[in-house]
Amino acid sequence: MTAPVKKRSQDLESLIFETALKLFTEKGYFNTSVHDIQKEANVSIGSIYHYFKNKEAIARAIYNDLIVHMERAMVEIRNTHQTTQDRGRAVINYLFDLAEKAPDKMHYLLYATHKEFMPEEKSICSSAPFAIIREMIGEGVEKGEIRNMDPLVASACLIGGALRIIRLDLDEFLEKPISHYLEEIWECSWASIKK
Amino acid sequence: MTAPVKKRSQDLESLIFETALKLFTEKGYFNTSVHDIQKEANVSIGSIYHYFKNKEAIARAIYNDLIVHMERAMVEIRNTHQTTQDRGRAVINYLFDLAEKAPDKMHYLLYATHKEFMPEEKSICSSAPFAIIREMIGEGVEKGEIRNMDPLVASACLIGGALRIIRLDLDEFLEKPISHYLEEIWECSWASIKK
DNA sequence: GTCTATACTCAGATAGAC
DNA sequence: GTCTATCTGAGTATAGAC
Repeated sequence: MTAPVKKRSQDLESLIFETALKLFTEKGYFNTSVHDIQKEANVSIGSIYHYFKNKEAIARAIYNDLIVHMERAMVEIRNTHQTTQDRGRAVINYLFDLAEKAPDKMHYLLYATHKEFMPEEKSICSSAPFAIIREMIGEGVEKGEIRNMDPLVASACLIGGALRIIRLDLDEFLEKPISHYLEEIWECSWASIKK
Repeated sequence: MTAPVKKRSQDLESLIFETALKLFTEKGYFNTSVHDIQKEANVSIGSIYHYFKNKEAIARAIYNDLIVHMERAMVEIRNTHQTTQDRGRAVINYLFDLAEKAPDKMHYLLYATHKEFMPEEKSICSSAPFAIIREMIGEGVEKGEIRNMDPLVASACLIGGALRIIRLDLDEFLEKPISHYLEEIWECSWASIKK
């Protein structure tokens, strides 16, 4: 729970963290044993259990780290952009950037069926970063920048297309790098909700 | 592999199939043991292994059944509707209907990380029903009914918002029944790609 | 075809030396 | 803090009676 949002350097905890993220993404949480992490990271089982209570705690640390980073990014977007159009564009940019620079994390965000291995965790839809997106959209409706509609629907439409393309990218279904699709996706996303 | 697309009545095979679908959806594939299926369905473990080679084969049967049904529906849509607008609307209708009438199947479609338990299966994005959607969109571009754009992007935008709302529904995040959001979603989806 | 009993493997977790 | 060795339970799958 004291997640390593801090530094991510040479220490064992970070090594375990990164290795687990890699393996969870490649093979899935349930197909990755603690022994797999141990072998891949060249550490002992004892070390893993020294830093993390159990396997689920590793998954939780990764999840929390991701959510915290996303939340910060969303707050930053809200602070540095004024119009809903600029903010929406920045959100799509962020998602594409994450998909390109840290596909592991994006995979974990999109694919991980978190409830299956973190039973008591709330649905990711209700997490802070997604709530902030809905808030920004809600403001946009009030200010008349986007059509008068349920912010829930509007945010689903704003990010739905992008997340779908990102999924195709993670599935290696796209011929070109993900950034190639950014402009077209953004045009569609914005067209779907603009006034 | 001779999946029970046929009847789904009293026979044990169908009972096992339906029970597995229910449990895989509720708890996830990896959290569901064959013993769980056995207990829930009130059949013996021997019967399960009589009808299915192993646990993965059950998952595969469910997957194939779903894909076959979806493919039929998409073919039907292509045959009975002419314009891309009508077809697109019918696709969204179908997805919402499935989410409402058979949430288990929709959950399996959206959430199941199939590669994790069916390693050699191709990504669902390349499956027949989704290919048909892309074909219909491609026709729409040619006929000038939707903007000139990559059909891949256009289909992502067409269904992206809907799938996102459906996900919120499955996560029990929506206040109203899913059908309440159909019109708004459709307006957004079509607005995102129409000429 | 349906059942029970059981074999076998392996993952998660712990104990305790250094 | 890091390690090795080991325990324990669960889960998949099989054997073989009926």
